[in-house]
This record gives sequence, C-alpha cells and structure tokens, in this order.
Amino acid sequence: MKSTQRKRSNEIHYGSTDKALHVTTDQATSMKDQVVDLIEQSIRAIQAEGMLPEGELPKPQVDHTRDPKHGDLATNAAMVLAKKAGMPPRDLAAAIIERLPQNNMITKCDIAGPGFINFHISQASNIAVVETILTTSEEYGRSNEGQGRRVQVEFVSANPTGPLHVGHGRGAAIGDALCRLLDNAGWSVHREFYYNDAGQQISNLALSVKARIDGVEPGDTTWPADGYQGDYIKDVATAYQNKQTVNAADRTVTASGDAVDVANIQAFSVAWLRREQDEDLKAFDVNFDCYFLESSLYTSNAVEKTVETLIDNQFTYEQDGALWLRTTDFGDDKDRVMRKREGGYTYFVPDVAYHHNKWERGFERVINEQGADHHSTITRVRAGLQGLKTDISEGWPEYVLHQMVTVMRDGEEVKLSKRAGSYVTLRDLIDWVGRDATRYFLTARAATSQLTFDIDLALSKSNENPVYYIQYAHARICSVQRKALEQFGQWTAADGIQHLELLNSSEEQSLALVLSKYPEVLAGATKRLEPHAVANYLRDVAAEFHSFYNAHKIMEADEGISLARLALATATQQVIASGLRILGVSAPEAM
RNA sequence: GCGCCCAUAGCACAACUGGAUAGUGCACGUGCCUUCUAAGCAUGAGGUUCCAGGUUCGAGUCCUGGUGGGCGCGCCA
Repeated sequence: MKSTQRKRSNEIHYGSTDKALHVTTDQATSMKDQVVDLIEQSIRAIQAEGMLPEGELPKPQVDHTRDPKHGDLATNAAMVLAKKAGMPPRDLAAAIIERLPQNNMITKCDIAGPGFINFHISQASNIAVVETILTTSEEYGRSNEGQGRRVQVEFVSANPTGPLHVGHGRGAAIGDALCRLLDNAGWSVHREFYYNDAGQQISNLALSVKARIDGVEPGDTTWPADGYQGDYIKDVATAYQNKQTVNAADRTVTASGDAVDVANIQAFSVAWLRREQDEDLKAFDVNFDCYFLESSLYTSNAVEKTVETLIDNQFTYEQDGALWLRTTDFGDDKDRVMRKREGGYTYFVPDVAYHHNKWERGFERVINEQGADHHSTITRVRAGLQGLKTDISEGWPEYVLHQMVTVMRDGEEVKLSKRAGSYVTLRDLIDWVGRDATRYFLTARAATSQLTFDIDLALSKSNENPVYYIQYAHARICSVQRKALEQFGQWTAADGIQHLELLNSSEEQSLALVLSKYPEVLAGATKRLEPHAVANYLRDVAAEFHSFYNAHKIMEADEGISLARLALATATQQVIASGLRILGVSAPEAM
C-alpha cells in the first residue's frame, strides 16, 4: 500500500499497513491487540528455531470473525507465512499455536479451513470492556495519534450567491464529521471556509439585485445574462432599499439604498447571503474558525508572488498571448492557462496561492472536502504547489470528494443549479426531516457513492428514519437509568463492575463485543477519512442493545444482576452518545 | 475520444481494504405489549456481487478488456 502523504518533520505514513490501526491510547490494551502480541511472540519463537527465515515477514492479520462458530478472533498468519516456511498452512498453524505464550484470555484455539487459527475468548475477558469503558469514560475511543499537531479542514466553501443547497449540506455534514473524528484522534483541528467575494459570479449577483431594485424580472429583455433568478434576490433588493444593516459571521454592511451604487449593492448582497448561509450552517450546527476571502490573496499580492515564483522556476511559457503553466510536468493531461489574454488570472491561480498560504500557516495536514465535480482542480493545485519548489510533498493537500446528491421530489429529479435559481436548499431538508436525520442521511453513506435523497420518502416516513433507531436505544437506556434511580436511590454504573461475571448470556456477550470494537472503528474511520463507518457501527450497537433489552430485564429481582446490566447499558449509552456526537447528531434522553 | 467515481437482494446502501456460509434498513410472510419506552424484538423468504478473462491457498475487494450510469475535460468559477 502506498501513500504519498507528508514528509516534513514528523514522519507519519497514514497508509502504512502496520501500526496504522494500532490504537494509541493509554487505556487498557484491547483483546485484539493482545492477540496480535501473542502471535508475534510465537512467530519470533519459530524464527529462532529456524523454521522461518529471519528478517521481515508478511504481516499477518487478526480480525473479528463474522461467524461465532469461528471463535471471536481469527488470524491468517499460517496461510500468509506458509510459503516462507515451506510447510503446509495447517501444520504451520499447529506450530504457532504450540508456541503461544500462556495467557488466561484465550479459552481455546483451533485450526480451521485452509489454515485459519481461531481464538475463543473467555467471557470474562470479553465483558471486561465494560469496566474499561466506564473507568476511562470519555477517553474511551479517543486516541492521541495526532499528538496535538495542526490539521486544517476546508469544507463547504460556497460562494455567497445563494443559500446552501443539499450538495453543500453533504459537504458540511461530512466535513464537520471529519473534523470531529480528527479532534477525537488528538489533532488540533482548524475549520476553514473559503469564498470568492469579488469575481464574475459576484458581479452577476450585484447586477441581479440591482435589476430587482429597478423592477426588472427574470425573462425581461433587460434582465442580466447569467443573472440569479431565485426569489431570495428580491429579498436582498428589498432589504437594500430599506437600508438594512446585515451582520454576517465575518462582516457587517449597511445598505445605502442608493439604486445606482453598484459597489454598495455588491457589498451588501455578499453580506446578506453570507448571513443567509450562516443561518443555514447554524441550523445544521456547523461552525468555522475562519472565513478566508479570495480577494485577500490579491490585496496581499500573494497571487502576484505565486505567479512570479512559477515564472522564475521556469514552469511557465507564453503562447497565444496568454501565460501557461506546464502542469503536464506534474501529471496533468494538458497545460493550463494562468493569465488570460485580456489580463486576468484563471481561477486556479488564486487557489494555488491560497494553498501556499495554508502551508505557510504551518498546517502539517490540510484536508479539502469538496464536491467531486471539482476533482480536476486537484492536479492543478498540486502542480502549482510543486512548481513553487518549496518542500511541499506531492500528496499535499489531501482531498475528500463527495459525489453528487440527487434530489427526488414528486417522483422526479430536481436539478441542482445555483445559476438557474431552482434547487432544494439545505434548510429545506432540515425543516422537513430535522437536523439529526439530515446529518445522519448525509454522512451514513460513503462519500464516493452518489446519494439519492428522496424527499417524499423522507417526508412520509419521517418516523422510520434510521437515526431514530440509534437514538431510541440511547433514550431507552436513559429511561432505565431513571427507573434505577427510583429503585436504588443513590447508584452509579461502577457499582456493577464487580458483578460483570454474571453477564454470560449470548446477548450480553455480543453487546460487550461490539462495544469493544469502538476504538478500532474510530481509528479506521479517521485513517481512511470515512465518517460513514461510524454511522454503520452505531446501527450495529443499537441493534445489539435492542436485542439485549428484549431478551433480558435490566431491573431484575437480583440486585447484582441489575447492577451488572446497568453497567453494561451505561457503557452502551456512553458509546452511542460518543459516536452520535462525532456525527453531529443529538443523543436524546427521552423520545 | 481522454481522466476520475460508481455498479452488490424489488428499493436505498454496508462489508473491518485479499479471508471462511456477502450483511443492514425499507418493502413482503409469521409470531411477541398486564412486565424497565413496540420509534422495539424474534423468525422466514429474497443473490451467478454488471460481463469476460487473469493474479493465488482464497477475489464483491487487486490486474486487463468490455458494458452501463454520474462527474470533469473553458483563456467559466
């Protein structure tokens, strides 16, 4: 597996196969890690005996089994190493088992199929995760892999020409979940929103508002070409005429009301739509540390300097009156124009300058969450950065691209077109199905998959949204805890730890097992930048809990059993609340 | 024509990045509320993982070539 991530000061290889999944926390080592350790010891012993060559060997895998008949954990070590050892996998498996160090966690291990080694874990070891969860509390699932290093995540980055649409919503949901995952893994996360407040699109915006002020409507002969036709343009015009003051997150503008002052109209319109987007984001509970203006790259001369450096480094040439960047030197399929014949720069030039700025701000990692329709910019931006001849590595910045969101309404597709002015907004979704369901739907699927958001379905079945399944488990646990308070008076989850050995049913054991996977699920989701894994995992946790809940009464006659089950339920509650927090979904105490 | 992404049950999607008998939710069949929340549980049916080759102990996953869909391929952003 190859990864062209960073090569600056601290060496990190996110793609490396070993260690990458190692959960670096101070908490008790997981069952899986312990088994990995045992197998490694055994293999070293075999190497010492000369049955396996010294030096580097293929890395065996240890996985949770799908089928309980295969025990709890399984390794392919014997199959992977059979060739090196020159012996049949099953024979090698026997040798590995023979040399496993003594331990009280494994009750049985056997050889199965082509040479798998299956490990059966004792119930006591399995249920012990409940104690780990309760005692490490909010630390459970956290790691310190990031070690406080700085990562910047740029997402949404919508231009202020209209309210956010569902595509932005997907970006907001995924981007924010990525931030929460990285924060959970010990990174210092900086959320940034980049937008253009001065280009052609913004001129069109100002002209559209001015047209509305002048009483011109879309379709009239004097309506501006490429004007924004949405009704919100009328609202901006009215607010402007009323000389309103607009407070957006990053700017405040008061309208003069002067119908011919295009500069003021433009400034006011940008602020008005920025505020509109702020409200969309607020309704979605997404916040940013910084709003970065494309225009600032011009006023600071960053764009000029970038161009000069690229010229000095001889990656450019003049042709047909334009200035070209030899992006083909860096894997592009054709060279790209930087400076147009009439003088202006193409859009990717400030983009390069912007990313150089990010680099100079010291972000060790930068992750850009964008719609897949912008994927062609990746090559250009990276090529531009390489052309600057700094020590930026080829794979910097990283990208997470989400595929299109198709919105179905009344059985037909609604085209997402900001310029046409007719599209479903993020706020529409939130109003219809709620923030939690919107967040969940938009993060529960892999970013690489196209997403069909069927509004009619979401409307008609709003009570059957999968997010409620998870929230319901949380609310149920809260309800039981309230009952326990009535029954026991003073009571804490820790009281049940000493009775955990009473939890020997398959439902209780299965629930504990799924809870024990939480740290590695988070580690995997963080490493692969795939928050949807968390959503899927939470559904599994909820399913195991509901099964447990239906099979066993928590508040039993026997106090020890009650306390033990309360401990298990509380550990479950903690994991669900933690996972939902990463997705930005609330964990209600009652439903 | 070229590049990127995708193709898995009727529908929408998973599958711990190469592991054992491919799972979950809707929808469909059958049971379960006098008992901590039935927004729940149990159970059944539903599959040639788009097609054809290849790599190896082993392929939904990797490689090659097709087919079908989305996006991009501008001196627009």
